[in-house]
Amino acid sequence: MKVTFTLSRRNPAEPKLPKNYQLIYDIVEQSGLGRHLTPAEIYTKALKRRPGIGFSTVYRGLERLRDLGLVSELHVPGAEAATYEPVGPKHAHFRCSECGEIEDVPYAVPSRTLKALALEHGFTIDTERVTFEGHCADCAS
Amino acid sequence: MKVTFTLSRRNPAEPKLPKNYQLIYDIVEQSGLGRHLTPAEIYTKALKRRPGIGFSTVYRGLERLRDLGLVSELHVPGAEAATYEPVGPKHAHFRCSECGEIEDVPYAVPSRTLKALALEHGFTIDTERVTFEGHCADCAS
DNA sequence: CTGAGAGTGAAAGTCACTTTCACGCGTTTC
DNA sequence: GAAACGCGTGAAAGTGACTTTCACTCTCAG
Repeated sequence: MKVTFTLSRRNPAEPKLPKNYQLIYDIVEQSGLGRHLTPAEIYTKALKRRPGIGFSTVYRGLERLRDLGLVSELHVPGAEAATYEPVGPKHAHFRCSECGEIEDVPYAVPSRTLKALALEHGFTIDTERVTFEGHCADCAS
Repeated sequence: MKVTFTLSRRNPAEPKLPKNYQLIYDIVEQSGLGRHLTPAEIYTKALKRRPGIGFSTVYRGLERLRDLGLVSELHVPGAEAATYEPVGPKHAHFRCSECGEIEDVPYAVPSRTLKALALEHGFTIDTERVTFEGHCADCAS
């Protein structure tokens, strides 16, 4: 499946992303919302499209894309590695402690609450992370 | 400072915790609510009280205490190691991205919300984790 | 006392991730 | 076009948290 890159359209001020980084971005985007890929999985997919690509390039690419805000990095306790997903609306994550599957959950701390907490404690909040753990529908049965 | 162990009072059915595990429990308890110790820090403190104690014993002890629900384990993205704190009321954590300091924040997802999410998605929620990141009062100035 | 099982410490292993470094490729500058 | 430059690249070694292994020791019920 051939996919045209939409990077320059998204951010015209940043037209030149190295092609390997575009490839990585492409892979994460194609995974779709709700999918969570580890660097190893992304590397495997990248290898198929560009044989010879190095592991370090994938790590570097993910780091860069994360800093640019083009992909989201997700650390979940219990999962052995970080996972990456396309950027999307703020949401929480649910991890099944039995099968390890990670699911998106539509929940975010109310911004009013965030403001109140920040004010009360004197800090500024840049990001919020909400993770639930339990048993998914499949494993519960 | 000599401290009497309160273990057996807390859980009379589990009167026999190995003394090294009691030591570790003691250290975490004494750190107080709001403190967050890494295994390395706990090991250092343990060494002073019981020279010769091994690293693996500390890890094993923390694991055991965590499973028994006597201490809380906390993984924070960005922090290099896990941290441990005494059990206490549910709360969220704030981590300063500049100095790495971790602070307790009195916030919990409303239980009604939890129930609603669980029902809607068909999973059961055992634990919830909320982490904020930003700049603490000291670093912001 | 005695034997089984739990606890212990040292050391080696594992694994995600980071760093280093020499090379290459494209871009810019005469 | 040719030389100079710099970012991107891949291989490989390094790092550090945690885990596993294993032989030894301690504890305690019988």
